[in-house]
Amino acid sequence: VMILRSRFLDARRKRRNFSKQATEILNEYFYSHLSNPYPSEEAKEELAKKCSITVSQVSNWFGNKRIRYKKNIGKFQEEANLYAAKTAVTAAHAVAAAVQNNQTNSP
Amino acid sequence: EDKDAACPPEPCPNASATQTFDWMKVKRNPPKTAKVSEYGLLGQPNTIRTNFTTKQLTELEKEFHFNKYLTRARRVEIAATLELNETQVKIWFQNRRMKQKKREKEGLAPAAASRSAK
DNA sequence: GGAGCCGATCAATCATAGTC
DNA sequence: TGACTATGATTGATCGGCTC
Repeated sequence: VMILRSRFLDARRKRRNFSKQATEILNEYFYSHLSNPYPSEEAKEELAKKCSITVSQVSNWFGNKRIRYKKNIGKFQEEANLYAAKTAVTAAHAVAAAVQNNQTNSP
Repeated sequence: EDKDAACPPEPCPNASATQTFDWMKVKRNPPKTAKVSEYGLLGQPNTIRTNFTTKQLTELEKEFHFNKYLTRARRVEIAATLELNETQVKIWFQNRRMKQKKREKEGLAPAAASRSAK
């Protein structure tokens, strides 16, 4: 069991969670693009700026989010609905939202 | 439109509001780091991620600082010395180059911000 | 007709921060 | 306080695209 735990000097120590608003922004993007949550390089840069984090961190966040989401979709259902209600982006969803809006306002 | 409020029977996979998109179904093929070199007895493709030892990483790192790119000959040599596949050595160098690039990119951008301070 | 490279990504794991 | 979970980072290896 000479498995050298050389990892004890990893740089991944001392990590800090992103701010609440940063996570909010990332989640909004993720769930409003749930059909294809793969932001372009430009989109990542924009998100990075908004969140005050690096582009790599944005990439890490999406990478982790995608994997963990599909690993256990059920666990994220609540979160998904929360953000889905908060934002609608795709044309299809925009239309659907408009329809719902009309329904509530037409006798 | 999207309201399938009723579907009691059937374990319909289409849950509620969110559906299952293609990216959620993506599955990677297991690593082909097969060690079938010797005997085809077990022939188990070793479907697990290799853990490089400190010694191996140290040597690879040393070589990388000497040369960012490997020649075929050097690769064979290193692979033999470290008991790794040529592919593993090749991949390690590719990943190492990308890592280097990432570091340079992130190591300069933040510096620019503090430059205007003085 | 491939082989190696690049860029992005996956997937497993690590190590820590946050929660109870 | 010590588990237990959530989360950011690392990394060997894959996928698709490109060059030669």
